[in-house]
Amino acid sequence: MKALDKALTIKKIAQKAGVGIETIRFYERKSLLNKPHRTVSGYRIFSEQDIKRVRFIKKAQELGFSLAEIKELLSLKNNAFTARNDVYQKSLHKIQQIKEKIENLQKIKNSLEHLVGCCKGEGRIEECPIIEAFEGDSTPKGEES
Amino acid sequence: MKALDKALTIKKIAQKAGVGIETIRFYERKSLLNKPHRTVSGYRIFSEQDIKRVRFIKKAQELGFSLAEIKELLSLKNNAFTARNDVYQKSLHKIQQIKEKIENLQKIKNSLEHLVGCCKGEGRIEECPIIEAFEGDSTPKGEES
DNA sequence: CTTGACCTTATACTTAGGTACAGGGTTTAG
DNA sequence: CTAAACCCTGTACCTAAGTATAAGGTCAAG
Repeated sequence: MKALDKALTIKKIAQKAGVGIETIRFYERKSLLNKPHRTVSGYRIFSEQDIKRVRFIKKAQELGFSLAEIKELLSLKNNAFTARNDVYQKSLHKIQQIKEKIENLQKIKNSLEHLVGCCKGEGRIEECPIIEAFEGDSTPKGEES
Repeated sequence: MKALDKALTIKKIAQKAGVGIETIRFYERKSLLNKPHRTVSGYRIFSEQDIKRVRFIKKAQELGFSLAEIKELLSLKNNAFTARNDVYQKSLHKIQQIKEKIENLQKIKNSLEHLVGCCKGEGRIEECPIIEAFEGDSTPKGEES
């Protein structure tokens, strides 16, 4: 009766999702994962969806979303049945945020590519301003002392 | 002799960069900012470049870079004079990382836009899988029990 | 029927990135 | 010449996101 061989136990989901066992339990505590089914003896049993969810969390984290934000992202989907308009507004907002992230990454990328050009001897290094990537973005006023 | 009025003291740089005073001192401790000049009495005096640098740090953080990574990004520029080839390799690597971030953000954005489409009544919500944004990305093998 | 690899909870520790005092010195307006 | 508004160092504290450990229960193999 080796039922656990087929079941997605905590170690297996952790491996498949590329995280540690403790991380899975931690996500459950933080309600980033639904409470998993349990065997009679109390072992957690996960689903394939859970694997996807953990992978999503890790990816989103790499993109600068906090666990709180990721929870929100995930709840956009979960609440969709009941709160359509709310989801709509929140989604638009998230989309805007993401667009800005993409634009800013593009700026850093551009200045790095410029830097690489300089390294290949195509210009003076002093003119490779990674720092200036966001120039003019949020300058309040009265700069240039 | 109100010399400090013109000088960029810690409070002023913090305000201009949109962070707290303690954050500036913290960045200095962590060598993310160069050691600033000091007045005779020990007050820190910053430069316009320092403002840009702090803003850069904050933006890069929002994009999912850790302070350690940001330090690296910044040092790409700083070391450029002495270690051209190293900078070149590291920059290429960073560019690759950033490209991946952009692609992943694009995926999340696409699935959110899909979700929004669903909210406008253009489809079934069950078919709006934010979680599936990265489907097929890093699936090891032998999935689909 | 025990051994080892798994699982459980609960609690404590760690690291990153700040944030907040405490105790004291400096500057400048009144 | 004193009070408010700054600045200093040093230390302690905080939250997020894990990571580790202790003390014990379960399961499958030999």
